[in-house]
Amino acid sequence: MNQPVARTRIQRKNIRLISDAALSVFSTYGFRGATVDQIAKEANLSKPNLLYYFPTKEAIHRHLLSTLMDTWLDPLRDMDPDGEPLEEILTYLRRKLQMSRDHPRESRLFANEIVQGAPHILDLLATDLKALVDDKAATLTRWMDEGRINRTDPHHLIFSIWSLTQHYADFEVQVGAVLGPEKSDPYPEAEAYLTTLFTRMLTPDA
Amino acid sequence: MNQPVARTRIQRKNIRLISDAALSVFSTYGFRGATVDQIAKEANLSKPNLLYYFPTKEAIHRHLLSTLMDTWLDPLRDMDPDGEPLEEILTYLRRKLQMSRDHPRESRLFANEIVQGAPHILDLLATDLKALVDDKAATLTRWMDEGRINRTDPHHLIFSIWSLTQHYADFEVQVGAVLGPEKSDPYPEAEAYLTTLFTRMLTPDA
DNA sequence: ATTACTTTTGACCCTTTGGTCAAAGGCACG
DNA sequence: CGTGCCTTTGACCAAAGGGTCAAAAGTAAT
Repeated sequence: MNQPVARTRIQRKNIRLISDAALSVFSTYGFRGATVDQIAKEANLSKPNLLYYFPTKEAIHRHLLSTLMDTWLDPLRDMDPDGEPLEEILTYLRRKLQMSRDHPRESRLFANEIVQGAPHILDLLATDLKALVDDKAATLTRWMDEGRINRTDPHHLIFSIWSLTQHYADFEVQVGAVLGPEKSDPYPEAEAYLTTLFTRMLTPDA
Repeated sequence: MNQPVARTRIQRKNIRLISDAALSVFSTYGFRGATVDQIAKEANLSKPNLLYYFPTKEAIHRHLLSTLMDTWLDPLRDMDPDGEPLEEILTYLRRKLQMSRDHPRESRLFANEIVQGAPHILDLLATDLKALVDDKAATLTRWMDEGRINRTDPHHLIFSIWSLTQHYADFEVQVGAVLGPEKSDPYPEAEAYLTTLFTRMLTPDA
């Protein structure tokens, strides 16, 4: 049961429950700040019962991170080298923003992990993530060479998409506090703003 | 000693030591993930000795947050309503980026606090911070009305400056991992990239 | 050198935490 | 319905955590 390959119906159900509870707790308190009791309570299981499915607190955390990593990077992977450059970039931007809106806990899970030095996934960042980013940066560079988008640093372009979109999930309470209680959903304006931003920056000077 | 008003030389020295150690520890592990023992060790003090200066773990955290909050907002406060718009914005951007470079732990302290729901400063965000941002947003709006910068959402413009600059401190390890070990200091490129970005977005169409 | 005060410490306490274990309680299938 | 496996639990443990306290060790000013 070290790597929970769900066999039975009950296992599937409980692993789903635990994952969801753990996502809430880890994303709110970080790895060290989260407690197994808290996750168990959130999942409506006793602690020993939870530990029957995952041997340690670390195993739950690892399970979450590795499960989510792929999903998280799908939008970037899907950026098509043969597509229309600005459209591809804006699609990536919008999908990423959508993920912040629909999966803020996942975003905060990663944010916690990385702010705290990424102790559990540093190797993945330096290998898989770097490879993917370098690949996409090459595509961006080619688009710039072809004059189809304005020239800028491709890596920092990608960083900027990450930071701008994830901000709305990771700093949700701050955005909410600053905009005030009357503005409950900032995403429509955010999408308009970011679309304008990248369009103005990237559209080649006529 | 509840609010450490340093009287003696020794107090000043130790409160400085403790603050610095606590900044390191809290910014790396968040409030709940940090331990008093760890802070004490980092400060080269015994735990009881540390607790002689601050009565509780929370008091240390509170002390840090309130001390740093002002410093953190100074660059925005300094944005001059009577200055040249683009120049004022770019200056703000650069000062904010400089703070990420020079004070990454402070940035991560806030990042941890806010990602985790800002339990200790939510009221400040909704009052002081909101007031400041609303004020500066009004200035930005006026500049747009006067046609001196392109029209966009002023609040989201400010959010974008925050997210883009803080990203380099808060996600430092990710930036480092993606850029690889040969690119040790990303800040020069970051500044160039962000300057281009905001210049292209905000310079009024001729 | 004495006195009055500040600073430091070792020992200690109670609670929380991650994790174990043996036994009890379900569930499914022949 | 009985057998064998899966699931759940209460009791328990050792370590770590936040915090206390009384006594020892400075410090400074007379």
